[in-house]
Amino acid sequence: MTVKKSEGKREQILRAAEKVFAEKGFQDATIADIVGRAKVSEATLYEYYSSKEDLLFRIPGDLTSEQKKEIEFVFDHIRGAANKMRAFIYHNLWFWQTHPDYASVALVILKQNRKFINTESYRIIYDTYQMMLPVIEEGIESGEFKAGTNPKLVLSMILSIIEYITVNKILHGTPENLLEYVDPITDQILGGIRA
Amino acid sequence: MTVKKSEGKREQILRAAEKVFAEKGFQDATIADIVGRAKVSEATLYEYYSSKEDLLFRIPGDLTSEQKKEIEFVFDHIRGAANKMRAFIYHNLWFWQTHPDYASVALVILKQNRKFINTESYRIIYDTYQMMLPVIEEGIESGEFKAGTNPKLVLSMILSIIEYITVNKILHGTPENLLEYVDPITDQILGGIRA
Amino acid sequence: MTVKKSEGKREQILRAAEKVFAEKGFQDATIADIVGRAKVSEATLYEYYSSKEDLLFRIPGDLTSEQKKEIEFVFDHIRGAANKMRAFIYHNLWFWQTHPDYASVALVILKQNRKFINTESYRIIYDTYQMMLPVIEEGIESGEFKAGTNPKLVLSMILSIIEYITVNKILHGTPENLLEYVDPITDQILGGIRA
Amino acid sequence: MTVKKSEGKREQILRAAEKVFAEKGFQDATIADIVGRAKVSEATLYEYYSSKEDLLFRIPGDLTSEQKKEIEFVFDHIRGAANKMRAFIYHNLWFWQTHPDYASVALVILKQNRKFINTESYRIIYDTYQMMLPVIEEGIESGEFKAGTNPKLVLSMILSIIEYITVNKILHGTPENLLEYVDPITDQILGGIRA
DNA sequence: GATGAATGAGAGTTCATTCAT
DNA sequence: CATGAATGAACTCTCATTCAT
Repeated sequence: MTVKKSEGKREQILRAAEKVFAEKGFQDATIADIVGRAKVSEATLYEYYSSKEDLLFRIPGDLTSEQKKEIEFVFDHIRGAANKMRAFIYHNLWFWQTHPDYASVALVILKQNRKFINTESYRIIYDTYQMMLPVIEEGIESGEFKAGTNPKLVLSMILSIIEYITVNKILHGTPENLLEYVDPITDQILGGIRA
Repeated sequence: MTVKKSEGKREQILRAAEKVFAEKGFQDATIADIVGRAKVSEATLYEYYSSKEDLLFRIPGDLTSEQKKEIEFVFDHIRGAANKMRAFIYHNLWFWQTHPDYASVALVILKQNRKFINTESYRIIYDTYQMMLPVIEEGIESGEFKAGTNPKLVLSMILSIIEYITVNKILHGTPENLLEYVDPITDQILGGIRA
Repeated sequence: MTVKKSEGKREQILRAAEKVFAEKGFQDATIADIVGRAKVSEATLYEYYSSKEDLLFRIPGDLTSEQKKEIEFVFDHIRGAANKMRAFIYHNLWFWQTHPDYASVALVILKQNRKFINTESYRIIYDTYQMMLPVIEEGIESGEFKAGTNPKLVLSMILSIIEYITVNKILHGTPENLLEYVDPITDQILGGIRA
Repeated sequence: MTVKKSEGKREQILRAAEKVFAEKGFQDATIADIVGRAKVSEATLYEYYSSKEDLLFRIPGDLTSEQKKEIEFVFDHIRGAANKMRAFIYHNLWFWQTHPDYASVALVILKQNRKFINTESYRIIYDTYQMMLPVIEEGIESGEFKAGTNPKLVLSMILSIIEYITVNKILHGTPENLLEYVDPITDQILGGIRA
């Protein structure tokens, strides 16, 4: 597997873009800002990325599949739907908390970009989230969760509250530790569905 | 009741802006787009609004205080914390569903505008949402809800799932009826807190 | 002699324009500024004056011929070229000092307007200044001034220093009394030409 | 000696701006006029200068300190206050005559720009002019000039007449040779102060 | 005579992108 | 492989002027 050009420089540009997009938003971030932070020339940036939007869409990169693998790993090693749900919530909050720039880009910028929905990255993220659905279904089958539970709605509620508190932290700059929410959220969700 | 200039034209411009902002986002929307839709000249737009951002911030306008009054009215005429919560969820989903352009502007554009947070409109919206807190607290006191319930978290979960499904509908253009979610959401939330 | 429209309003607009032009310069002054100060509508302004430039050129108005008459009167009642010169310098400094807005307009704005040179007002001002020339010539003939004195240069020096200190006062906002310069200037000029 | 970007182009733009400002004045000159004359694009102009006003303020550039050095050189090599004064007048008239566009910009546009007063260029010009003061004072002390001579007034008269005839030539486009005024002006000034 | 309302025409400025070296 | 330099295309906003009433 050969790679052209310097992968170091490619990564350097991507990390600079992530930072700048996170700080200023997509439109207010300029190519000049990004190359300034990446210490390369504007022309060089265009050697690696075909456009500003291309750069944006490549930010999720390998993180998405890594996250998918991690969730898969966790689900493989934990028993019980409720436990898996708690782990899922934990993992997501931990992930956003430890990747604040990426969180800004993913949850604020990419979230509302209609073109992003057609990218591979989006599909992987989507698939990752969908992995919760069979977990909930199995919980229902096993009797751990109430019959009548709507798995999609429960997943939506989990994802929405995770996003909500993450974005709130980003936008308002509060210093709170998101992991403190793991148990309250999990318990509240479970409270509504536990058999 | 005297009005300066043509209130009709003022409103016409505002509705055009709402539509265009909803379709393209704030940055991608141009003044040319807005005046094209409003059938006025660019200069005329600036007779009524001092800048593109001014136009954006005036979109919530009276809707916010109307919404607040409606929620107050509802809370005054309904007994029981759980019933009030269901009505709150209903009212909000109904409101976003019947004002889809405003929903786009409010939930996608204004949501992440740091300057908007300092406007009167934001304060009213914030106050409206906060009206749920005493309802939950009273529910706890009356024994209708479990002791140990965290009112703020419950409110966050309500607001987050409402936003989540509204924004999803907007961004993915799905034709679903948001009101179908009123009972599932309410029941799921209540399930976690009902005594 | 009939006049159309209200002469009061015409004058009101002109005085407002003089003030605004003096404060902001021609380009930075807006019609909105002027009608705001004059308490009339923009359309009304255009009933009286055909354009912003027309308004500017009409500011000198009757002041120029009044000034001419006053200089003529002074020259008729004073004997001696040196005395007339001192009176001329006095009168000009006094005039600019007592008409600071007009001074700004005339010496800063109109001075450098190539079109103004072709107006009647400019001709009257020019004629007024030229009235000093025969005075100097008579001074030479009568032996009061040195033979070989260049009347035009002397007049230029008089006018230039008057303008110079007037404009300096205007631009730098110094509170000095221009009349204190009458004797020093006159004596310095005379020193170079007195026989 | 390294230079960023093409100094040739930077100078080319500056000379075009000088010409256009001289011909039309600051406000009537457009960026389009300037780039048209400089044969570069508007965007290129903004690569070199941050704004139209920046461009204006950079026109004096090195000329001001060169002029100062030249006056210093002249004062160092000429003996006698009267001789120095004549040289000062000569040098200034020669300078404006040989730099007519700069004269327009400096004496008509920059002269009345309040912000320009706070620039380094203004300070240098001011200092250059102030160099005449000690010359006059020394003339008084040595007995070459009359006791009681007011150095500041004399300098004002020198500067004012130089400006006056220079600006008159610029605005009226007369073809006269300004150097013909050196002796008449010097003699007239000296006439009023020579002991 | 007076004006509220509307606008055409243009201004200065920005920035993602490209090309010659 | 890297980049300095250049720009086309757009943007928001301004304002003198006009017209219908």
